[in-house]
Amino acid sequence: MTKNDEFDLQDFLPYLLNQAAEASSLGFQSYYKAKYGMLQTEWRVVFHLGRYGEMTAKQICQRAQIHKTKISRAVSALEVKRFLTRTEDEKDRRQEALKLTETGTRAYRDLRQEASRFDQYLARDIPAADIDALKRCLRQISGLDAAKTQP
Amino acid sequence: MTKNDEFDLQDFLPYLLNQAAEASSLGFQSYYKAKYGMLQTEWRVVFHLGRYGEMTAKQICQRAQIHKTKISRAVSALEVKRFLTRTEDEKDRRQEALKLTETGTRAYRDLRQEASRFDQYLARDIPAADIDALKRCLRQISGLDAAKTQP
DNA sequence: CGTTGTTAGTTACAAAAGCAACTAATATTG
DNA sequence: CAATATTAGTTGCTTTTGTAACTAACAACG
Repeated sequence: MTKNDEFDLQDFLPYLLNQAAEASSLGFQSYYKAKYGMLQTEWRVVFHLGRYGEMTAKQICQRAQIHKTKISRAVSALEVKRFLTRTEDEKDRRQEALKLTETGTRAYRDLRQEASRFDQYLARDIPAADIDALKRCLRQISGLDAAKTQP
Repeated sequence: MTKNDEFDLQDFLPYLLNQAAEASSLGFQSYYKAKYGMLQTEWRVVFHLGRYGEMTAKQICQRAQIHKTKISRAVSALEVKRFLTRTEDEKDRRQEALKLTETGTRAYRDLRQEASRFDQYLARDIPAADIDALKRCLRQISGLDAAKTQP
């Protein structure tokens, strides 16, 4: 056996990432859950539509890297709650344009602001340089669909 | 509204953390799932027992910050698969000491090594200084049980 | 055109997570 | 020492996720 007897869970990136992700998600969840009864995927869909305007479900899937069934269910739920409307595309009737309603837009604006504040709160006593490094690393690790295979 | 119109999902820590956590977990899952048929919580329990020796379920809950029902189910599953044994405590018959079997220990050693390698792989082209900052940040963010409340 | 292949989105079913209520044992307190 | 409160761990039930199979529309190719 190689000499990694000292290797600890606290050093294992997937573990640390999960812990941090869970902690921070839990923290922000309270906003969209309590205020608008949304689930995480729903809030993300709202964010995408609010931030980038009208989109199809497929486009959100690609941008957010969320599976289409999750998106599908989130969209249905958001439609029921009147946060968005769907419009069938004239040229290609398979796809539908998703758009926030007035209510949806208001929720988006509110949540975006809460998100921004929460983000600053999370970073409150971490040096700015570290936060930069952190975000850079996270973006890189996220874009690793090739990671399923061996080094 | 404050001037944060440029605030993007890609800047939002909980989002980035989730994406990175998901990507990296998926990557490592293949090892313990394919080789030992374990779920994430099961692998974590194994890791704790292998790393820190005999423990009770409660102790694992606290160390790993995993809910007791999840641990309970993972322990049952691991017992069925003969990766660990339970021994009722003589002095306090509510709690039971969990201990890896021979098989469990072998699996632990193997997975620990895979984990160490996977960890290096994840960090493969990120500067060491950034990785340090990353891990420091993650540990700090994780320890924020107070984050549920407002800034 | 019609047959085959793709694509957007949905649905059905199975696995897993979350939560609350429960059991059994120990601690506390009057 | 009896009544009450706590603690370790489990179980049952509901919500959420993952996977695969499905529908409907379009594309391509003979």
